[in-house]
Amino acid sequence: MTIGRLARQAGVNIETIRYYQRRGLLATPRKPPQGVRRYSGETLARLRFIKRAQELGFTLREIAGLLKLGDGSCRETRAIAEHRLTDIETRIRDLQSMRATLDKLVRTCRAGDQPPCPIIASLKHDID
Amino acid sequence: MTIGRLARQAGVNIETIRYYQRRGLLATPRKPPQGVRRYSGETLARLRFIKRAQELGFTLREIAGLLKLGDGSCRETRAIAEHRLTDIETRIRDLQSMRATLDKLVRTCRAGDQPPCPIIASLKHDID
DNA sequence: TTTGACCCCGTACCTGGGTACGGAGCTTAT
DNA sequence: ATAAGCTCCGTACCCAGGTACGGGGTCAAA
Repeated sequence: MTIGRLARQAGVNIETIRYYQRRGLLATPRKPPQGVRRYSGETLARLRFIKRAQELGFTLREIAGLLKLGDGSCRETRAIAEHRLTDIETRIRDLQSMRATLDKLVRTCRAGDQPPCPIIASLKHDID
Repeated sequence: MTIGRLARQAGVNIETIRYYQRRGLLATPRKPPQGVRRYSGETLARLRFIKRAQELGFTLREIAGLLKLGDGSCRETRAIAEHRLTDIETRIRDLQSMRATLDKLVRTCRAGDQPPCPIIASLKHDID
């Protein structure tokens, strides 16, 4: 299939496919002297793999690693996933802490609803 | 004080201060014909305000809004904070869902520890 | 065979939050 | 008064993950 059809099938932009080729996530098939490049269903599967990995939070760099490893090395694949998991857990904790503070401030603000705003006050005076 | 001293006091890079000036978060004091710009403690307080707001997850655009509102409008300030809170909650939920999936995959992988890797298999076959 | 849709390729641009560089002018301590 | 160190200013670059543009080649259906 052509790149346009591949893009539609995968639900990505044509430019994204070219970008992945530049990033080394997808091979660029040979272009016949007369004609355009053709893509196989395998490339489509690879694109879907990339999308699902992105939904799990993997970066393109990590996804390139996963693709290169393939079915071969469970251990190395798991190491990548564990690293991603650790990072996600850190981000969750950071966000939860922000949420707790923000939630408290918003509640206090709603209770008073008049200057001086506790949100502003907190940002001005919080201990460093 | 000079920009270098201000940067050291606030714990930010000089270039960051200039960047904030370009973004409209900080005013650029007039430069005397002979000499360099001088900054007041008020600018330092503003910088610290920005840093604390960043720690709560606010974007620079939002922080510019908070600074413009000042103590004036509790309601508008709260609207910004509520928006940030909603966004943070969404991100937490997304990350928690990623964590759940990843954690299950990593555990399954650890249990088997041989190809075909369940992580790779999952990325290949997940329903769209 | 023509016309409209599609592909190719290089390059530039986008968001967000900065960082780096380099030459010229200014200040400060000795 | 001179050297070291600072400031100023414009511009370019960084990360990630793309998106956009424009001129030329190609393909497919009427």
